Amino acid sequence: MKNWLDYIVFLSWDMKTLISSNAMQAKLREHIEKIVSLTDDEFTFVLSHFSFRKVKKHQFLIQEGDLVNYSYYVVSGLLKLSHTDANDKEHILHFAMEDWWVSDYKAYFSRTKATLSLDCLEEAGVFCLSLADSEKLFAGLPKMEHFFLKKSHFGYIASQQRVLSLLTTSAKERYEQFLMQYPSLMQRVNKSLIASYLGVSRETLSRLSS
Amino acid sequence: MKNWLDYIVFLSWDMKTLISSNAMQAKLREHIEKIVSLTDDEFTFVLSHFSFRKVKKHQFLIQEGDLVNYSYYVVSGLLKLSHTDANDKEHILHFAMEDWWVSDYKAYFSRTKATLSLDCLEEAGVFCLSLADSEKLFAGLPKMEHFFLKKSHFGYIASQQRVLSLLTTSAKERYEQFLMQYPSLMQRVNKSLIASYLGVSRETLSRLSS
DNA sequence: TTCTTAATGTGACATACATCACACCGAAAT
DNA sequence: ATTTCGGTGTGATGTATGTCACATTAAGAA
Repeated sequence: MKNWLDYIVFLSWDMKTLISSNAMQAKLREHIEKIVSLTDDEFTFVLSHFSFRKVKKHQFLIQEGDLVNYSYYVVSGLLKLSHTDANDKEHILHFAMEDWWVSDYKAYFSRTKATLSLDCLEEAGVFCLSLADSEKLFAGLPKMEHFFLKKSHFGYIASQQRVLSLLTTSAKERYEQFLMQYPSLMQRVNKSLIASYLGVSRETLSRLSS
Repeated sequence: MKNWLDYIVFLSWDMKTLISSNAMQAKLREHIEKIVSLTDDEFTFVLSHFSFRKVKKHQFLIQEGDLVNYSYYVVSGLLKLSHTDANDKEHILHFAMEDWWVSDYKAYFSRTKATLSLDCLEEAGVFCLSLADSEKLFAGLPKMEHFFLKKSHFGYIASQQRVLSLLTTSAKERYEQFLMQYPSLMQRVNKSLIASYLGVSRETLSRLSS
């Protein structure tokens, strides 16, 4: 017996987007309501400030040097936020999966050019929020500012933990931490990328895991 | 011709605290007004949620294992936020000087035990804000939530930059970056601490600077 | 299928950095 | 003045990790 969702494959692209977009909206709402509760009207208002977008593998949402127009909420799929240094080596700040907010926030808030790039590892669905729309959103519904304050706190704390981990632990320990923290990612992304995230060469990572 | 401030030395401790505390309040207000403007009444309201405190060298504001009751705004002096690992090695997350907000935010927001410690390197003046008072403050004056949202964004961005710097650069480059970013700290704090901040041994740091 | 390219493992060697040991100096304590 | 001790520099040596090279396999493209 087949799941009815399988049949969506046969529908037109627009139809697919419409249907899946409803499921996506439910996810966004659920995500927000973990922190602030919303009436239906309020959620409709919130939603009107976002646009939804599908991203294909290898597509860039942000490229270094561009202006950064959006902050992204990832509903599904997988992206990576990274920086490429002068020697063309890529360093990964973090992966972004379901339920993550991601952008080059430095460039986003200061309306300057990106120093990071954000691209897609697995076909993804994201909600996009521009800085101007976020301001309108806060003006019309102040509790959303509270929501983002909490989110920002978590982000800050997570980033600080990462600093600490880079300061205190060896490559091997970081690798083990990573396994614990993101077991699924070991399968989903290639080892070179994980090495770039951990701050070691891919050869070293290979030796660590064997 | 002497500055009138010199004479404060002869006043009683209480009197000194009172007078300096007025100057401190002005600093706090100026700091906040860089982001949101306040009427006199509003500032009085804000201030009523803070307590002011002097901290002496070697005094701890947070010790690992304790509950974290406050977030601190540093008016003057110098503190360090650090973590001591299993091998008794200290790692410095950051120094905190004039105009910085600092705490073990993970423990503060989740009301759990501190994994970081915050102690004083140079006699300091700090404003203390408890989590409960911050909530009251936001309830009474929502624009303060906006203020802290901006602050949190900056903190997050700065922390991300630090991650990037640890991922991309060598000890020598980090040392040079540090010189650029905090020239005054090279004089103010001993080299071992700077080494702990940069994530290298004090011997290596010594060799880098010669 | 066959060809081409990407991902991964592994050896040999180079190097940045840690660790241990000790010397020197200047500031505080006695 | 003498002693003690924290801060700093520096040599000798060890080690984790990077780099380069090449082989193997898996995955896409034609």
